[in-house]
Amino acid sequence: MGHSQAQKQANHDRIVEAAVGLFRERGLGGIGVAEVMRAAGLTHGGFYSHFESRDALVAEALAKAFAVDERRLEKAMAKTGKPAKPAMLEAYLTPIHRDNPAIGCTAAALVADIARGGAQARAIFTEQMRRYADRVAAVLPKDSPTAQADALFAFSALVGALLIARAVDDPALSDAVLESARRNLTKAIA
Amino acid sequence: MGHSQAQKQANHDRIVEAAVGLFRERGLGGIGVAEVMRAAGLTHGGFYSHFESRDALVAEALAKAFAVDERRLEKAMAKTGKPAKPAMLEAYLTPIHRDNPAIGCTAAALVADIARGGAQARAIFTEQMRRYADRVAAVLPKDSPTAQADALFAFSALVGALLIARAVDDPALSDAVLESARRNLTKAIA
DNA sequence: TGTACATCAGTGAACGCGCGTTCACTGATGTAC
DNA sequence: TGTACATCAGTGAACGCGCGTTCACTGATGTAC
Repeated sequence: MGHSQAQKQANHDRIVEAAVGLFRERGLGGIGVAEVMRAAGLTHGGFYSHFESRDALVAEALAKAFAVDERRLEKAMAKTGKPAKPAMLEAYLTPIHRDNPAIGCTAAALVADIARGGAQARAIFTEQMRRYADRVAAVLPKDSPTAQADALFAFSALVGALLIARAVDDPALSDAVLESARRNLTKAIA
Repeated sequence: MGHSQAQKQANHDRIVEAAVGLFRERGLGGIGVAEVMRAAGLTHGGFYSHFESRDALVAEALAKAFAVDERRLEKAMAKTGKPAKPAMLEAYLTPIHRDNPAIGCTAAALVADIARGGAQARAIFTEQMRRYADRVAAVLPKDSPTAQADALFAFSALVGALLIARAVDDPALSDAVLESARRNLTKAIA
């Protein structure tokens, strides 16, 4: 097995992408180095020519995951313009989103792990919350003094509802949680 | 070291109580059998004369934790009567609550772990969500068809805000998350 | 009531296993001539 | 342009460690007489 600079970069990206999905699905502590490498089509021994430690992978995967989420939000906001928010709620509070954490909202999947995690993870998360609040506030009426706070509240409710919907094992009750958040948030925002 | 039936029961209770706090603080996977036993003043070898497995402890601790939370909610509701909710929000969305997960809301501390956990944990959580929704709905206007759903929404927002406040490492932003949830929920409920 | 015995909660050593990490080795890549 | 060599990404075995679990042992408890 040889190597090339391009190959290495491609493998590195595949490792991080695999980690993003697996971390979102099973939590920051729920997946090992070996399985991430296997998911990327490599063996575990090579891990340390890409990352200094498992923690370094966690940090890089978190940054990547939030970057992806942000790009998604950006697109959604650009597409629908000002009244985009109801549509965003629809997309967020969905059985599909609930049932596919691996490709879903990173914050919802990992807040609890981040709260218990290292300083680096919390710093990345905090930065992301700021960026999110600013981005959403920019779309709201400019003179609203509570725009950023309101954005934070809406996001809190989204995250909480999605998490509870994921933990509940009765589909009907789970759907009801999503539905009630959809209704209440649409009302509050419109 | 001898034993007595009363001693055993007392030790059992101490193990479960220690587990409740430690699980809420570090997550369902964040603490080992040995450390729980140490926190209860025992050695790890005796664990299996109290529980069939670590999973059994998790289940028992979860049930206990939710029972405690429910009793607390009950008292708060009995004390203040109908307009108790603003006061409950005040107590929930507080830096003190945010900074002391070990004695705080079980659902907020462990939703994510429960969502990824076993069938037993999810069943206990689901049952608890139902009880919570019923209990709160009973206090709302009787003819409201969305009372239970509204209770679920409020709880979703509480949990989400508390979790995000815990993950954010900037105290000012963290306080802002709590504050904005307090304001928005009080408005929505009053 | 007092004595002999069985029970079993609790102890501490030991087990197997999975994990993060290290290491000697390999062979294609990229470079020096 | 072609050849010899150094580099280093990737492999797979091995390491130490912590974890859940097991086990032989202990001694106070509770019971049988």
